[in-house]
Amino acid sequence: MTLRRLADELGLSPTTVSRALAGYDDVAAATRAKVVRAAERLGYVPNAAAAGFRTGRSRAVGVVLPAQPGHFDDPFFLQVLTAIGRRLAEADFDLLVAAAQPGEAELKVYRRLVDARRVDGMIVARARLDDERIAFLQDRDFPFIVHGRTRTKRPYAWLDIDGHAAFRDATLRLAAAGHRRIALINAPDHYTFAHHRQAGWLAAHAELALPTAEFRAAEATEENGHRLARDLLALRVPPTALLCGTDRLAVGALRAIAQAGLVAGRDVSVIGYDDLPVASYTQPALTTVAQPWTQAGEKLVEMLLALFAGAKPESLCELWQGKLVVRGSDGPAPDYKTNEDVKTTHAKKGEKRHAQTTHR
Amino acid sequence: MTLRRLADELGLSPTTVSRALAGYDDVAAATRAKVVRAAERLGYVPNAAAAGFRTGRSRAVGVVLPAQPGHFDDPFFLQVLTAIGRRLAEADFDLLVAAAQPGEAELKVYRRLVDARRVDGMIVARARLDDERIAFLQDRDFPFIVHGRTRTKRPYAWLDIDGHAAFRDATLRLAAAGHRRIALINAPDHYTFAHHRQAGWLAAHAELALPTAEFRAAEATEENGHRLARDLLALRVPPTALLCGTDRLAVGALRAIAQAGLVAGRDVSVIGYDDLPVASYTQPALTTVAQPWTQAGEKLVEMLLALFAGAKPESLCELWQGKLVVRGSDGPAPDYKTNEDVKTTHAKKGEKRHAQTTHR
DNA sequence: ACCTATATCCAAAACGATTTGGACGTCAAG
DNA sequence: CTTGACGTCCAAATCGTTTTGGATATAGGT
Repeated sequence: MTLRRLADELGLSPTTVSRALAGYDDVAAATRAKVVRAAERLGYVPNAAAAGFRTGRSRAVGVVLPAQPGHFDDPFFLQVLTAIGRRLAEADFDLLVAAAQPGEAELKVYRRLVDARRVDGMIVARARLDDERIAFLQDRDFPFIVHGRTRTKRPYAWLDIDGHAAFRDATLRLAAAGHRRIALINAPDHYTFAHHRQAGWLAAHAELALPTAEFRAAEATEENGHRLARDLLALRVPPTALLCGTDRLAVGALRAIAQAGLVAGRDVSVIGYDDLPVASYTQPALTTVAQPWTQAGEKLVEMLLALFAGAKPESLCELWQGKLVVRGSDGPAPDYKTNEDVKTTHAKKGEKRHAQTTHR
Repeated sequence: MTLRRLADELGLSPTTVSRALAGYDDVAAATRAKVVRAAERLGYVPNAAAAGFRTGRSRAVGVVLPAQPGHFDDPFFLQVLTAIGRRLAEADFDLLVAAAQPGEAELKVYRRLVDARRVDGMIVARARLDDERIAFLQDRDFPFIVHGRTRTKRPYAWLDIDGHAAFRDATLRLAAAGHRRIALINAPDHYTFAHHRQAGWLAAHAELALPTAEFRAAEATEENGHRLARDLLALRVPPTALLCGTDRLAVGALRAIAQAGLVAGRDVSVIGYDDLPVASYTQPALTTVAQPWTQAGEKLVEMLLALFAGAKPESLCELWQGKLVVRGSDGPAPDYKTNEDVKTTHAKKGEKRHAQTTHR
């Protein structure tokens, strides 16, 4: 069913039918009603390609997911995506999701989407500290919103959650509970979010003049969280608290703690970030930083729509605060104890603990 | 940069440039090389709307995510989506993701996508037993692949994992370990996958002539798994094994077990389904059914491409087998014990257990 | 009755790619 | 030399919508 056929059916011109459906006021109310009814009855839906061709706008917005495993398979990202899709649908936009390996291929996908005008705007997820994607979009003067932040002098629109404040607060909280060795297990710091969380942790250390603490980074998977926590707990003087850059890392850390025969929340405190659904159901339940994912997704769309409407990118920058959700995985610092002490007491129980240098 | 401008630049006709880039063999090799080089240099990318308009094909494939929270926020689904996107990109297709509440709105989205020719084909996720979306696509004779199965006489293309076999096997395994009361905590059975898993559990019961067992269903969230497991453990004669329709339910169940002062894998066995990343890092690690998500995503795309190439839907049906990954959450059945026994023994320990009728 | 303003409708052009149906040379075979 | 085949290129039509710039009719004011 095309516009022409619908027009013939009604004995009207395509022009009038088009304008009736688009809601112009140079169409009599009675005519419009007839047109709308007929369109409904005959199931007329304007051909998207033709409309987009004529108007030069695709009514679609793009998001590129890094195709690497272990990156974006965070449940929260699907939630953000769903929120974006839903809010976009309300505004009569579709969501185009492309998958690409970070690097060369990723940029090529951006080029294709933008230069082919497949989308009217982009949402850039998981910004990096130095982000060629953002530079590309700025060069093209293409509308885009960044979820997160990046390092650039040129203005751009972004929405981010204040990971610096969240991890500074979390660190201060742990310190107030008596912890002196608060290790950080983080995602690689070329991700801006990881960089900020680390900076917050460092800032708290500086404020309290705490001694330098241990720091490890790897892609945010449970496996890496497990491995890095195991390494940290095997140190001669292990940390009493593990601040984890994401909940997935924290979940791995919790398991490492249990396997070391320790109790999270008592022997070792753990704080995560994301408040994944699983965080309420770990043993003990995870203290973590909650972010309003759904609202963030919706806000990203609203900012992009504002950009479409002519808003300046530099006027669209928002920093939201996360919220610490206290559950059972953190608590007061235990008595000062090194692994050498532990080894001595538990020696005959055959503890399998990574042997460290035994000098002194 | 348009085709015309590129043609003028080269002193060729748009026809020749178009055919050179499309790889037709009525263009001299030398000419083609020149054209390709110039296109590269000037950054020419064909306008997607114009090309789609002319050819009548959009080179996009649609997936509709139910926008309800607690449904699709399974990490595995993002992995499937990523795999679909990546494989689609290899074939020069884009992925259009729409979000809609199941029901009326969902069907409207399908109608818009299909009738506006916004996509060339659809992938239907999480099939339901009676699925109006599938009926709609069949009516329209529109190319689509179903991830899962549905109940219909008309042929359609699908890829599914054999949940019946997986849960039959899991139940037999538990029974072989001495379990006699194997409860099922499942997703609602209007989801075909849940229906099949339940059927497998029932089949094993029938084969072994086990007494009828407890069965509970709710949306597959940790919270529901937790609640339902708590209820089941509070029965006068509680089950010794919990078969969980998804890992998210299982994660909730594990917590309920721990909170009841029991040990999963010893007092109560738990088996899940999905092999989420978290399954290796619960305490104890979860015995569960692994599915090849990434391969499934890729296969879905390949089937859809086959459909585009003219294959008959009835020739594109595949049932894959899941694989039981044995970890620590299941084990031999404990000695027969009712909650009344427990109550008697632990009475003075002040166990908070939901009191049941105390007749007999 | 005439003019103007307003309400309603429409013909035709335009968007940028692909494809159809040749045109024009060149070369080999007859 | 003629003919047919082939290799290479192109003019023009086409897809379905939106928009521009009127056309026509009606009503109201003088």
